[in-house]
Amino acid sequence: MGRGKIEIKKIENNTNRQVTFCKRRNGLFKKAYELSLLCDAEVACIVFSTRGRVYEFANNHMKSTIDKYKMATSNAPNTNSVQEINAQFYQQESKKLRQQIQMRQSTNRHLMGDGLDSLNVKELKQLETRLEKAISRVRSKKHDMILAETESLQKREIELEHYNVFLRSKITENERVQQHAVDAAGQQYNAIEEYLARSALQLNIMGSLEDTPSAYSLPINKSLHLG
Amino acid sequence: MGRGKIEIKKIENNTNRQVTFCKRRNGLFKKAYELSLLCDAEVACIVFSTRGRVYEFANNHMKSTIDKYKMATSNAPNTNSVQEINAQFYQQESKKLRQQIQMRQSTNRHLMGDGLDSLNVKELKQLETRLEKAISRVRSKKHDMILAETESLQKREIELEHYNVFLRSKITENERVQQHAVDAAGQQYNAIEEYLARSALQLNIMGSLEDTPSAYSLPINKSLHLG
DNA sequence: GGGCCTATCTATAAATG
DNA sequence: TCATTTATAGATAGGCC
Repeated sequence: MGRGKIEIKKIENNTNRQVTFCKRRNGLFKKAYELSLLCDAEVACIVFSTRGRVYEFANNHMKSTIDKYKMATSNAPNTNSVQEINAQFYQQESKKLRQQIQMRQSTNRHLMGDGLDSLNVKELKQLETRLEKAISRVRSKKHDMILAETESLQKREIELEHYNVFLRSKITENERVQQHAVDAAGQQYNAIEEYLARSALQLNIMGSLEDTPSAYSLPINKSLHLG
Repeated sequence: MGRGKIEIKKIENNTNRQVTFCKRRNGLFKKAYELSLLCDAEVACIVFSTRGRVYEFANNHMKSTIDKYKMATSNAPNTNSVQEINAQFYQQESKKLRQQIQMRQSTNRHLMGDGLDSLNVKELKQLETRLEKAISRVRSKKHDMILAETESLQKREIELEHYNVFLRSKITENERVQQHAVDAAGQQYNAIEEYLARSALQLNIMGSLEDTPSAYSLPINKSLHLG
């Protein structure tokens, strides 16, 4: 049917193929519709184009027809979909997990000293023993940590004391050096004063004295970081 | 196409409908095949006859085409099957529950005095406080229960002592009654002996003495039940 | 504009009553 | 089977993103 006879093989011309696809698809769906109506049949067609677009016909709902098809073709128990199996699995999992939580919650409450009414004296004694054990561990751990912290603080204290001693010795030395410089300056001043009454030399000497302490600051900082 | 034009409506004649169904079904599948080949398309058709028999065409595998169709049409969220939604729901639920368990487990371990390395001194102090609180509650509860038990035992002790006193008084009375009886019997014996040397009268008197204590057993049992 | 899809027209092949 | 209806090849134009 058509202007000429065609061979049933893939149409290479893109445009032609596209047009034929559109026409024949409509033709197919029309035939499907007629079949369903004339013969009181349930018909469903699914068509994917080359580019993956989907077209469909179903005189009934596609989903129900597919389900019916699956029912009809699978007497085997694989009718259950992967999703259904998943749902069942996770549903059971949730149930178990909830039970676990219930148990843990109960234990937890007992360990927190709540909900004790359901326990008898023997169970209360066991719980007490457990809590004593726990508290002793916690205390031991706390003790260790505080001890470690104390030790660390003591170490730091000793370091700081050493540093203190060092600083004091530096100050003493500085004062000594400063005294020397002042003395020397005084002597120089007296000597030079007679020759250069308007000179600013004394200022330069004061500047060099101020720089001197910074030579010690580096080792001092290092010692602090170790502490 | 045929000897005459037909209206597209259900063919009422059973045989005609059957024949047309067969012909048009084959025609549909042929068209589907040609479409798939000519246009390089993926085509699937499902046909159910009135009597529920299934016929199908698929140039590819029917299952994969259906899956692909479901994938393609499930951009809309309502396409997800109930099972799929369930699966997702329970999957998330399980995940959450597992996290909860993880947390509770951690808390639990801490309350049991395990896994303390991750805690700092402050947290350890809090934990200690919690445990102290818990243990004091447990001890209080235990104390209450032991106290209640002790009270109950003391009550029972008192009851038993009372019962004891009662029993002793009964025994004393019994002995007295018995003595009287024996005395009476002795006196009677002596008196009657002289008149009826072969009489069995003394045996009847002994029997009435044996029945006497049972009159007291009822109130005794009642007192026990109250205790 | 350009790619992609569909509609229309007509002669003819194909389906089918 | 086969006369006749129907589908559709081929060409082209229109609509949409």
